[in-house]
Amino acid sequence: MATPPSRAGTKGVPRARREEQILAAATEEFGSRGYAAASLPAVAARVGVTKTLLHQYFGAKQDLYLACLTPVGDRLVAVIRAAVAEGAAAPSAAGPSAAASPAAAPPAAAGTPLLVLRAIFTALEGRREAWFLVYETSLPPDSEAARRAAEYRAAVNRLAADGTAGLLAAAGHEDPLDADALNHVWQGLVATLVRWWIKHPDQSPDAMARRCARLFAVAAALAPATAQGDVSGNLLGGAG
Amino acid sequence: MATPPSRAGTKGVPRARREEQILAAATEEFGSRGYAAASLPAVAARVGVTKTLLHQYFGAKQDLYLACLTPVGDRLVAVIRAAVAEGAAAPSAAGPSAAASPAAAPPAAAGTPLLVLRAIFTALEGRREAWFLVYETSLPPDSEAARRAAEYRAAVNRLAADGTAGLLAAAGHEDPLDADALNHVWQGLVATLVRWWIKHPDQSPDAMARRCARLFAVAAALAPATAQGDVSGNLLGGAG
DNA sequence: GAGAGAACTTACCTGGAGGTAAATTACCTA
DNA sequence: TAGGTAATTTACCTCCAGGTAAGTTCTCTC
Repeated sequence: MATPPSRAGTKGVPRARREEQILAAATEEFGSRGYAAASLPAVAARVGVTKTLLHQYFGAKQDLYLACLTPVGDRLVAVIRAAVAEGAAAPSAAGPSAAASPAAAPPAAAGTPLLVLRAIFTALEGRREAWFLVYETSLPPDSEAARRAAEYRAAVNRLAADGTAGLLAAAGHEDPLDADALNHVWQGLVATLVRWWIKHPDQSPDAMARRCARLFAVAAALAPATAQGDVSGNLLGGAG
Repeated sequence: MATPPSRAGTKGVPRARREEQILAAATEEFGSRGYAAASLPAVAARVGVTKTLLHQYFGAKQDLYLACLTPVGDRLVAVIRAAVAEGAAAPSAAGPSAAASPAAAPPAAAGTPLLVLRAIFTALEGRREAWFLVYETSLPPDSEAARRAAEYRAAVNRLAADGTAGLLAAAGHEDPLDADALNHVWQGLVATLVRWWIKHPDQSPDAMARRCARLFAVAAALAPATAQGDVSGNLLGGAG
């Protein structure tokens, strides 16, 4: 017992498996705490390993982040793209003749948002925090990770822009800032729903999708009463 | 020139004024970067002062955060409460007889959300990032700051819960999880709008409020077509 | 059963952030 | 014009995260 027994040496876990574990733990850590606040020692502790191993397998913190981001971003963009395509193929399965829809822009069907949400929830199941990797803002500005994240965001933006622009056009609005804001709101809504979902781990992707449909219906019941065209001026003017 | 001239000594700025400057800079830093990622040296640099001064005036990082949070939280809660009261006093100024509203819960009027948004934008003007101080999640768990932030959130929650619960009740839903989710979505929507607003500094609070009214109208035009009661099952089933 | 290579750690260095004690300078007043 | 006080800095400490070099142990094969 003169020499304190060193804990070094392999533990029988092959590299590929370890990398998966590390990626999973890091994705959760990055997604929940954000890039800046996430710490490699914490990730290592989750896996039951030393931070040195992370560096040997993935390089610097940025590189590990990129390794987490890539599969998630690819998956999400692909899945959203597919959902949008599906929505366009089957334009509003039930009740296509709504009240005020001049049908100016056929590409984005009415049911698409819910299809997209469902696709996102399904793709995210098991790694729900992963969504936030794409929308991380505290990445080192000149890093490859930041560039890739921006690319993914741009891709999602383009997909969403079609839908939101179509909506505005159908409603008779043309303000590009409105379009940008609506796009932003839509993506923020997704993030909010995912965040709620994380706080309710027992909810299945399907249950979430159904819940969203219900909430959409409630919003629909609310909206007509409150905001019709320029009624807004009336309501808002009341406060001086 | 043997002794390098020390830059110490007063600069003629009275303490009260300095404290205001520090509070403003810290609020912006905390709000935009988050508690964990925000750094005191960065705040000090903004003000043109040393971090030591921050410590002498406000104590530790947590204390400085609390000093930033308190006025903002008080203001926001008060302003939101007032807007809700105003909305309840004048239930839907124009068009009170909407389509499907059984008028079961009179407290929350239809125009209230926009009134609340307008109040928030107005209160936030000049310190837009301040909103996020209340919703910061990376605060040290056992700190006074975390406790106060949680209290503010709870207060806003209670105010919003009335409205969202009323909406769900009016729509015939009773699921408490739905209510919680809708509440969460509403507060997330506010955060998203504020974030968009920050990226567009030229937009006045009034312009934002009007924009929100327009977007609500668009959402209203969308929603009926996509989510009517249990049409959801149809739309969602399409993907398998 | 002895290398060889894969899996892993200990020990170390660096930098930056939080935080404190003591000194330094400018302003105000008697 | 001297001294007290307010405003501010310099110098320092500690801790922790990122990152690297070199070693240590296991396992697999010939």
